[in-house]
This record gives sequence, C-alpha cells and structure tokens, in this order.
Amino acid sequence: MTYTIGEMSKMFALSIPTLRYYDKEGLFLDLDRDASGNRLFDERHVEALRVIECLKKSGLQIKDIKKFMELVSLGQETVTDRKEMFLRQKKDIESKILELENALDMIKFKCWYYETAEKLGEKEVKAMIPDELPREIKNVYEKTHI
Amino acid sequence: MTYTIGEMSKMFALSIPTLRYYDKEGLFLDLDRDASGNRLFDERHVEALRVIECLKKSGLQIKDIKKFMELVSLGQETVTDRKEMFLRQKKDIESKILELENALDMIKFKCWYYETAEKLGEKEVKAMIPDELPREIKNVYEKTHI
DNA sequence: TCTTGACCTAAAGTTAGATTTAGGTATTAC
DNA sequence: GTAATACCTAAATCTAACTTTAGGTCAAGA
Repeated sequence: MTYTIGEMSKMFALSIPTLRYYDKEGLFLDLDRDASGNRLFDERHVEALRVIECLKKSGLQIKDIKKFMELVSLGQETVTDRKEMFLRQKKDIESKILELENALDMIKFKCWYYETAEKLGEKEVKAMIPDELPREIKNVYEKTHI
Repeated sequence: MTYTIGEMSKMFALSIPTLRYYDKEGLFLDLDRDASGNRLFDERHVEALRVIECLKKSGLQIKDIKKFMELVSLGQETVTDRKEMFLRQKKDIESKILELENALDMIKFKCWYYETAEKLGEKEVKAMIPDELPREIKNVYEKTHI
C-alpha cells in the first residue's frame, strides 16, 4: 500500500511543500518514486512522520531529526544511540511539561486577578496582593512570584 | 527601587540586546531613563517580564504580547478584554500540555522499543508489535497509533 | 588623564522552518 | 484535443526572534 504526497498531506494536515521540504532535508528514508517521478510513501513513512511530529513537538530541530534518521539507516549497531536519544528526549519533554505547568499557574492567577478586577476594580485587587488572596490563589501566586 | 538593564538581564537570564529588543517592540510600559539615557526598570517591569516569559512559553508572539500591554495601558475599561485573553491563553496552554503528553507517550514507546531491541534485536521487537507488547507498552502504543 | 565598564543607537545579519513563485510533466475527463 | 488535476524542481522570499556590528556617551578608579 502506497500513498501520494497529497494523501500524506491530508493524513497529517501538513502542506505538500512542507512534506517536500522534509524530504529535501533528508527526513524520509527509502522514499521511492513512480515512473513519472512522483513520491511513493508507504507505512514506514507514515510511522516516520508520526515520530517526526512527536520529536518536533518535543523541541527537536529538523537537522537533529535527520541525524536520528541517519542512525536508523545504519541498522542494528546504532540501536543504543537511538535509545539514548529517546531517553534524552523523554527528559526534555518532561521538563517542558513542568515549565508549561508553571506558566499555567501564572495564567490562573491572572485569570483570577482580572475576574476580581471586573467586580471590584483593579485598584482593589492590587490591594489584596499578597496577603488577602483566597487560599487557592495565594498558592499559585506564591509559586510564580519568587 | 530601580534596576539597570544589566541587573534585569541577570535576573531573568535574558541577554541585554534581547531586553532592548523587547523595549523597542513596545513590551515595557512607562520605561523611564536616567539623566544619561539609561533605562530605569522597576517592580512593574519585573512583573511585566514574568508575564512576558510566561506568555511566550504559552506560545504567544511578541506582537500579541504588545497588544496586551497596550490594553494594560488603557486602564480599567480593558479589564474584560485582558481577562478574556488570559482565559484563551489558559485553554491554549492546557491543550499544549495535552499535546506534549501525547508526544511523551510515543517517546515512552520508543524508549521501550530500543531497550528491548538492545536485548533481542530490532527484528524481534518488530515482531512483537502490536499483539505481544507488554500491557503497559501496548497502552501507550495504542494511544499513539490511530 | 586615561582606561575600564556599563550603558546607548541604528542598522545589518542570522537562523529555522517554511512558503511562494515560476515553469514544467503526466494522467484522466470531457 | 484540450482542460483540469496532481504531481515535479529550483530558487527566491518570508517571518519571528534575536544577535551582531559599528560607533558613541558617561562616570568611576588608578
């Protein structure tokens, strides 16, 4: 079963030029062409693209994803390198999640701040900081302010 | 209490040119200068920078952060707009966290895959997919494959 | 006095990740 | 036979967010 670039584009909601660009950057291994030169993607490329999307989300650059693909193409002897790359990426993404959770705390504080400012006015909310905050809000406030 | 650009730079681990760039882009309200033209930051700018860092993490562009700062400068009448911006940002960051958690599932699968491939060889691991995976791994595999 | 360090500006350069443009081929539908 | 559709390439352009460069001011210390 093979897929055209248009089918891949729909499957992953990525533009056709983006897929060509990924190909040019060396992200697809063993990407064959049909008689007229059109790319023929298959299940391996579908899986590759799943991994690419996930590595991109976790903050890896395209050139580093390419390096990973090169390791894949070298076969069994690079299994340990690849494992180590994913272990690094795991740590990386875990710390990204923590960072976002901190940002979320600040945002929750600001949501409370503006909801209260709508009712009482900004001056009054400011006067509540930091001692007269509701317990819940005091918590997130302290997490985000030293 | 005021701070020089160098002090702010250390406080937030941002380069001095970056702080000047943020200033040029209009991210700092009421940023005064001393007699020789040096920027004089104060507590308001410290708090602004905390918010800027957090909005940047949550994916907002500098021009949108600027728009928010413009709302702040318009005072009480924009409180509702600002509240709505933070509510949107809250949703946004929550979905970013979910996305990262999905990516993490894929990465956990790949960590298992390569750990097992180290022991048994890649061919053997591939043969275990999808029916003979350990329960835990089958779980994350299924979450990331259709 | 002079030099060191911290600041300033405007403008050019950089990088990643695409997107756009311009021109061309191959297949199918009418 | 021609028009629409889906693909192709190479090269130029774009955007965001900085960073670098080049040249200058100002105050303190040796």
